[in-house]
Amino acid sequence: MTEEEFLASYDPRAFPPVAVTVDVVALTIRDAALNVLLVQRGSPPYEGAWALPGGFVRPAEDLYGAAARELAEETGLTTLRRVHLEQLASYGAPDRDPRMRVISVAYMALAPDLPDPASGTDARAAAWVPIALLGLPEATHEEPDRTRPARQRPGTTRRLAFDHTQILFDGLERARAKLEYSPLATSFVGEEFTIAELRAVYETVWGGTLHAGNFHRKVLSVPGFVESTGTSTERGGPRGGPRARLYRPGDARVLHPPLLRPAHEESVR
Amino acid sequence: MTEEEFLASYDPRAFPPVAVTVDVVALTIRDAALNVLLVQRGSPPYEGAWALPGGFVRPAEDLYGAAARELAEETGLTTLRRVHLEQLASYGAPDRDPRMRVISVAYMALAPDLPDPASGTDARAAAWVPIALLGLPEATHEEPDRTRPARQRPGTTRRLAFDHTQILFDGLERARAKLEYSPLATSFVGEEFTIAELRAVYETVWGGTLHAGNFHRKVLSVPGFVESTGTSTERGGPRGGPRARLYRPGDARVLHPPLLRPAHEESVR
DNA sequence: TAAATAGTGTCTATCAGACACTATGTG
DNA sequence: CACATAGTGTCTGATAGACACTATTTA
Repeated sequence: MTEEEFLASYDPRAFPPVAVTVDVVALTIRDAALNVLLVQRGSPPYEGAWALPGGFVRPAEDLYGAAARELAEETGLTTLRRVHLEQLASYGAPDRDPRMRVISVAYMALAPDLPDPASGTDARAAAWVPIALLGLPEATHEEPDRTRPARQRPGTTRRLAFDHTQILFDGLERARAKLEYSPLATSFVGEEFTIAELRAVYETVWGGTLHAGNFHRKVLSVPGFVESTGTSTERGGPRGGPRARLYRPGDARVLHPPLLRPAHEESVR
Repeated sequence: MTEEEFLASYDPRAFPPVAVTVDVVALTIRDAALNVLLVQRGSPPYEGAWALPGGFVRPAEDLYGAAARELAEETGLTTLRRVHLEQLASYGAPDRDPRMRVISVAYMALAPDLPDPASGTDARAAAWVPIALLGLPEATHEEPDRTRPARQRPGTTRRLAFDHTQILFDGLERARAKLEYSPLATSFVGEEFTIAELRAVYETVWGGTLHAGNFHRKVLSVPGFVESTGTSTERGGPRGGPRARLYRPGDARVLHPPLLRPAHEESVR
């Protein structure tokens, strides 16, 4: 029997059962800190442990729809307008779930400051958690190495259920990278925003501070990044300063030229 | 019954069966053209149609391993050394496979010029196919929009089985983008290569021509991109010219600064 | 010899980042 | 008033790209 004959005769229904889930790395900025939406598991395995919100993909539901549904359920939002949701990666180590074979398709969500999640009437809790509390490895300025299975990668702690620490890490790195060449920073702020608010997003997600004057000029010089509303804030800053002009997201989907993260020469190799 | 109680009681084993497959977008350069590995289907659905190589993920096999196995089976290679293989994205529209619910985890492989695939003894054919023959949409200089299901995106033809045209398109765009900021171009050439060979990779994948002198200086100025072997080619070019120095891949995993594609201002929005 | 190519030198327009400064607001 | 911030001007070092040129090899 050749390999091909074997495959042709392979009946997927005869497989041991496989389940497909979606897990969502939902990020928002609260109190000048990057937060991730976590839920506390109410049943084994990992009972009591915190995990990313997620669940099984239902029949006749596509992957994006499943992620959007899970996110809406946990945040209590009925509409996900102004929430950016994109596929991140899939995770399928054979033993990542002790119950059975589970392949998880992870999504990343970026949202403006949302209310506390409605933890509902059942035992599970849900909360926005500052990522600094999770003790993740530092930002690498590199994309995740997706050539090898996740569990063989170094530097990962395991504080969340399943392999969710790894998924969260990958989501954070994706968010940090996408701020460079996409206008996604506007997903973290309101419908109208000042350049200083946008700068605060970059500083929070990347860590560190950016030069206010240069950032201002740079943002306005990228075609289609932001678009003036013609209005200004009602008041100046809480500690003084002129009133700032307000902007809306522009129509660019890619930033040219990009806003590159400050020097990271040493982290390159 | 609340949503949460419903979920908690949900037994995944009671689901309609779900299958998980891997599909591989394997790219190589042959005769100065970008080629993709395709197989001709020998059984319904889409019998006789061309498709990406792929198959079901087996028990106790991780996703990367499944992709590597499928690639090795189709190329007839026992070792995948010098082949770059990374996860691309997952595709799960409910009706993407008429037989049953199938979620596919796609991988992208980049390889130096490989021999013709061993199409084996059975009915299926396998071949390297120049992508220019497939009539795909033009390069967009944008990353694929992963926020929405694939089939809602415009500009996709449907020449391959299932949604494989979309997967191929996404793989091509990933490859084009990664040449900018990663040293993956070296995956397309031999263990030792000249700068001109590397330039040919960029020109083939991106389309168009690059300035030879500036490209040469730029490549050598990126730390860790290439590393001199100290040797040169045995002969000059077929139509004259001095012998070229030979290089190996360096130890950089990210290119700083990146090699950006020539001006694409108009395609930004 | 003629032609092609590897590799280097040089000039210029552009840009990122540092620094400075003014205007406008708060307490 | 003291101080903070929005927004702009300006300078400098680095760089991408255009162009030119030399050296080397093949037919």
